[in-house]
Amino acid sequence: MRIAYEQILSALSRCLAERGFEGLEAQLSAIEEPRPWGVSSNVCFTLAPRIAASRIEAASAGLSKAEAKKLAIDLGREAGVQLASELALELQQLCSQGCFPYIERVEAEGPYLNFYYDAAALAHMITGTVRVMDERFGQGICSGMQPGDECYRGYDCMPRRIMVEYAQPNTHKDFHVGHLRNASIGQAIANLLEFQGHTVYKATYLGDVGLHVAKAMWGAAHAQELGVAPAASDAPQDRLAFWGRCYKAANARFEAEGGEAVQAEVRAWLAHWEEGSVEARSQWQSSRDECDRAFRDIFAELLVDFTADPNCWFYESIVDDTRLGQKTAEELKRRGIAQVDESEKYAGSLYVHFEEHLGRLLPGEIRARETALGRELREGERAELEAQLGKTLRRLGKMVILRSDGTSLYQTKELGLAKHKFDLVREKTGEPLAESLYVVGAEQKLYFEQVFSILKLWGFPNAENCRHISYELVVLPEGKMSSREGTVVSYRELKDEAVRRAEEIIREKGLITEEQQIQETARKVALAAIKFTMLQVGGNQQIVFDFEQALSFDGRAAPYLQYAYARAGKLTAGASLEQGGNGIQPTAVHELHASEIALARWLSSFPSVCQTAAERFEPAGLCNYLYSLAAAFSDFYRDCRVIDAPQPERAFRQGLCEAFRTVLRTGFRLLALPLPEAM
RNA sequence: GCGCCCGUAGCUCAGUGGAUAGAGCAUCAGUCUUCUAAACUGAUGGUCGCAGGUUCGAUCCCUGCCGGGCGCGCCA
Repeated sequence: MRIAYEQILSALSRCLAERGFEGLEAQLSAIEEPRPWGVSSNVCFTLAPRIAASRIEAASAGLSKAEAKKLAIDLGREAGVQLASELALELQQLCSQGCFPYIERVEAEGPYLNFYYDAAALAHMITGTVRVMDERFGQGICSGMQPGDECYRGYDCMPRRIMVEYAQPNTHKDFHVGHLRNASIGQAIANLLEFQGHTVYKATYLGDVGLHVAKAMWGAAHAQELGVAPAASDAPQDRLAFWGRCYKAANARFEAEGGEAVQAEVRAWLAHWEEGSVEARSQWQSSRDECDRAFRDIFAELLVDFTADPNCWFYESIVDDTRLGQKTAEELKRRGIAQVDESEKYAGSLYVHFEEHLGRLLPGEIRARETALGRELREGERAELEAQLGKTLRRLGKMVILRSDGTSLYQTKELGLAKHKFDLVREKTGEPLAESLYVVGAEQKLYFEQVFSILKLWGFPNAENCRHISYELVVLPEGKMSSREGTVVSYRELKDEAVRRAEEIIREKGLITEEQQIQETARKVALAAIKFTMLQVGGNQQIVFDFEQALSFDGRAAPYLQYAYARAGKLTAGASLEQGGNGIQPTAVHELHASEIALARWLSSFPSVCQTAAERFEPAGLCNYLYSLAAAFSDFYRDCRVIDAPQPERAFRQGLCEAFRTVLRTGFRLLALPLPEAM
């Protein structure tokens, strides 16, 4: 809420100017509960030492250092308190004249200068605004702006084209809870960026070729002797699970002692595939497509979707077949960025030795720094920057970008695809892609630094706009999950159990009777619950997966929010909201309950929560906010009657409930969580 | 060895350069003839890993240390 901010700030700086403090950048921050609704300035803290300076100097003559310091602190504090009370008095006068919209009183509390809202009026205003804005409430302020327009806040929030790549599962392997975290975070980030007004291309990249596929194919061919259970049915999920079992079993043989024969067969198959053997290709194609279908079903269920035009569903095999990677590697060699390895072991491979290219990167770094500073760098600063860059490049070491046998590595393809993404958007839309984001686990941090650095060396114009959005992994109590060792928690297993438990509770409650609705609701509750578990933890926090905890439907979990939403729905059902006029002007002012004000107060911070979440690429903040919002609703529900309340309370409260539902609905949409109407 | 991330209540996690550090779970005691008890109320529980520094003010920023996770050329 930025109501009255500008008026307050300009009045405040006038008052300060009168006292000889010109050009001060005062700031206002929201006052936190349980204090009343308002904003606060801390200028008196920062100014206090300056005001007291002369007095301190006079008084501290002859005192020891420690004594003088203590005295200075005391005098400073005193001065701060006094300044705050003087300012409060002056500003209160302006406030009484109605200079600050929605501000009711100005008070000093110690050195804090507090501006308190007329809570009732503001609560009416918020409720009405949400009603009018509806699903657009909270949208980025720059959404809808045209290139060239200037954002009045000066933020870098101009709408631009952004590609986000996430949920990159490998075919022929199980989809597990680690993928669930990635897909949940990625989709939420994409939605949040869209809500800020950006054009977002949602991309995924499927690992549908490579050694793991060859292993799975070998496993399927030897399924019987390996004791791999056949697929329970032809359904995509069962087929995917089957391929996962084949992979795991084959891998065990592959890595076992005396596995040379298996290794040879697996590699032979891969070689056939690469040569384009019709048999290998058709085996691969049909199995790949089975996994593909299973993934599409899972994504649909998770409300995860990818851009169809231009098609951002990328296959590793396509990158392979078009030799995008090899072409890139050749190009890098031609430009002298990559060099040929001449060691006996790796003869013929190509690698980039970052440290050797300092001179190539330095001018760009200097330019970037100068742009940021708005001036030229001094000699010393240049040297420092150079030293810094040297250190970074040393840390990056070397990266191999082509195997000695000429086949491509993962990074070879990554380089090719990175460029392709920019080309694709330009070709399709005629507009440049401004940013390319990769939602990938933190274990790949170095890898992406290396890849992006190679892009920079390549002279790729958008290299600095590629960004790794990293998050820590989901691990098991006994350690890292590994499809190879089969130590994963399958997404399907988790989901099935979650749905089963949700259904049980719904049947117990008996509020929903229609069978189809029971199942549909159970699915929505279960999916939201498991996704919320993944989303509410910050990205830099590792998740130690606990099955029971992930399935919790109590407390700080998605069902709590859904439950609040369903309850609120009952209170507004059939209500004629028109009764409250446009809602922005209070129809009649009644004494508001603290819980009503608290709820409106939470509603008011939704826009800034969305903005922060988008800026930080961190959906967890929105999760926490929505939980607090729902908790505020629960308080309101406990304290205030709605349906049987007299007017005008009833109209206002129903409007408040409706506003709560709108914000929660939007929040769920952004987080890609399903939301049942009743439960 | 070097680099990145984490360390906050018994457990899982929020949090912010500012006012008395918060939730959930667990434990204990309560609340359904009153708009859905997947809820609500209360109690218990903290040297914010340790030690310095910057600051009027540090859990937050800086430095060092300790503990845990991850990464560091032919895997993806």
